[in-house]
Amino acid sequence: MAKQNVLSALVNDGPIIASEHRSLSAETAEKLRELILLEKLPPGMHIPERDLAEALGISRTPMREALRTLAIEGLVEFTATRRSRVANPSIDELRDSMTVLATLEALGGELACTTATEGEITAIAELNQKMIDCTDSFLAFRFFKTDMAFHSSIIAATRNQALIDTHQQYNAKLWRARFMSSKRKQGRAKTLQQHQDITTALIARNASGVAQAMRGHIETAIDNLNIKQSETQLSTPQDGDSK
Amino acid sequence: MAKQNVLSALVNDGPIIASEHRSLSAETAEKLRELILLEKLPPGMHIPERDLAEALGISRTPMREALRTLAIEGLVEFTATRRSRVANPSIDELRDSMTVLATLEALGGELACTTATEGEITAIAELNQKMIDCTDSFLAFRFFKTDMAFHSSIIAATRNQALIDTHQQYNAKLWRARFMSSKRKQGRAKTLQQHQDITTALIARNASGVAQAMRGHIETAIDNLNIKQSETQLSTPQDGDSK
DNA sequence: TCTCCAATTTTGGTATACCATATTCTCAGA
DNA sequence: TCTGAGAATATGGTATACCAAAATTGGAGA
Repeated sequence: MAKQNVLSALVNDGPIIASEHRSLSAETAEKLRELILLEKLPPGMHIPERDLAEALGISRTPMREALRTLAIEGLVEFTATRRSRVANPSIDELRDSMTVLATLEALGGELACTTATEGEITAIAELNQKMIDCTDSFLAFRFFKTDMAFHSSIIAATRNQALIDTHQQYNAKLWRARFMSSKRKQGRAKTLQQHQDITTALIARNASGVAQAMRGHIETAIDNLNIKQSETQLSTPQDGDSK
Repeated sequence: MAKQNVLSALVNDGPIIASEHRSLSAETAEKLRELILLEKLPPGMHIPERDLAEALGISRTPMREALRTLAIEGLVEFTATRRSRVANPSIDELRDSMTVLATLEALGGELACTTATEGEITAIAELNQKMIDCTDSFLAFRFFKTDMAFHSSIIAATRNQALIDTHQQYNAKLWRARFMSSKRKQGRAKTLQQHQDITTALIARNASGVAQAMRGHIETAIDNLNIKQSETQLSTPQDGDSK
C-alpha cells in the first residue's frame, strides 16, 4: 500500500500532543496547515480521513473537524462526493482572492492611519527596516515571514476584529502563492520600495496614500503571479495523489 | 426542565428530512440559521449540543458540525470553555463588520462595471424598480429581501468567487442588523435614492461612481445603526438563556 | 445568613461502530 | 484485447459510548 506509506512518513514526530489547552482538532488543523503549505501534502492529493487520522495517531472525529476548518480557509476542498483533497487553486482563483486581499489591505492601511498608536507605527517601521536587512542574505524564508508580519501588523493596528479575521483567512489561503511570489529575487527591490512608501505614508498618517500604496503592492503580487504562470508552465500537477 | 421545553418547542415540523443529497449537518446549519435570525434562538442563549440535537431529532455529530459552520459565519460564538451560544454582537462589532462590508461592496460595484453582462445589469435595474414598488406597502420583509437580492446580484456579476463567498459570509453575519435597520421607514427614501444612484452608475459602467455610491450606501446603514442604538437602549439582553 | 468546598450533574472532546454510497477491481463475454 | 456488469473494497455520514473538565448544587462551618 503505497499511500499508507506516504502518509506514515509524515509522522516522524509521533502522535500529536496538545501543548496547551487547545483541542486535538485545533492541533491537527495547525499540523495539516503546515504539511500543506510545505507541500508534504501536495496540491490535489486526496485525504482519506481514516488513513490520515491513523497516520497522525488520532481518531476521525477531530480529523474531520480539522478538515472542515481548513476547507473554510481554502486549503482543502471537497469533491462532489465529499471526498477531501488538498486545494489546488487555479491562477484565476488566486487572482480573485488577491483582488479581494488588495482591497482589504487598502482598507486596513486607511483605518490604521487613524487608529494606530505611535508605538505600533514604530514597530511597523522596524519590520520594514528588518526586511531591508534581510534582502541580500540567503534567508528567503525570514524575508517572507517578516513581509507577512509587516502586513499583519498594519491590519492589527486597525483593531477592527472583522477585518483582522477576514484578512487572516485570506492570508492562509494565499500563503503558498505569496511565498512563491516572494522567491522571485527580481521583485525584491520593488517590494522594498513599496514597503517604504507604505511606511512613509503611515508615519505621515496619510490615509489615502497608504491605501493606494497597499493596493498597488498587492497588485504587483498579482502581476508576479501572472509572470510566474507564463515562465514555468504550471509545475503543480493536477493531481498529486500518488496512489 | 424549562430549557428542554423551550428547545422542544422549536420542533413543530418533526425531525429534519434531507430533501436532496445534502447532509444532515448542512440541513441543520440552515435550520439553525433560520432559528437564530428569527430570534427563536435569542442572542446570548446557550446551545448545549446534546439537548439541541435531541430537540431536532439528530445526534451530536452533525449538530457539532453545524455549530462550527455557524461559528465561522459569526452567528454562533464560543466561550472560553468551548460552550456555544448564539452570537450577540455589540454595536462596535457590527460597525466593524459593516465597515468591511462597505469596502467589499465598493469593490464589487467597481468590478461589476467591467464584468457584468447587459442582461445582468438589466436584472439589477429591475430589482431596483421592484423595491420602489414595494415601498409604500406593508411588505417590509419583501422590501428587505429585494434589497438583499439587489446587492447580491451586483456581487454575483463580478464572477469573483472569493468576493462572492466573503460577501455572503458578511451578509449572514449582518442579516439581523440590516433587517432592523431596514425597518426604519424614515430611511427608505434615502435608500431608494442611493439604489437609484448605484443603478444609474452601473448602467453607465462608471466604476468609481458605483464604488462610491455603494460605499456611501452601507455607511448610511452604519449611521442608522448608531441612531437605533441611541433610540432604543439596546433591547437585546446580555444573556437570553432562559435557564 | 453567608462562605466555601466537595459531591453531583452538565457539557464538550474523542474514540469507535455501523451504515449507505462511491469507487475500484475482477472476470465473463464479445 | 476491450467492455461492462457485478462483486469487493474504500470512504464519508451518523449514532453512540466514555471520559475529563467545567458548572452547578448542597450542605457544613463560621
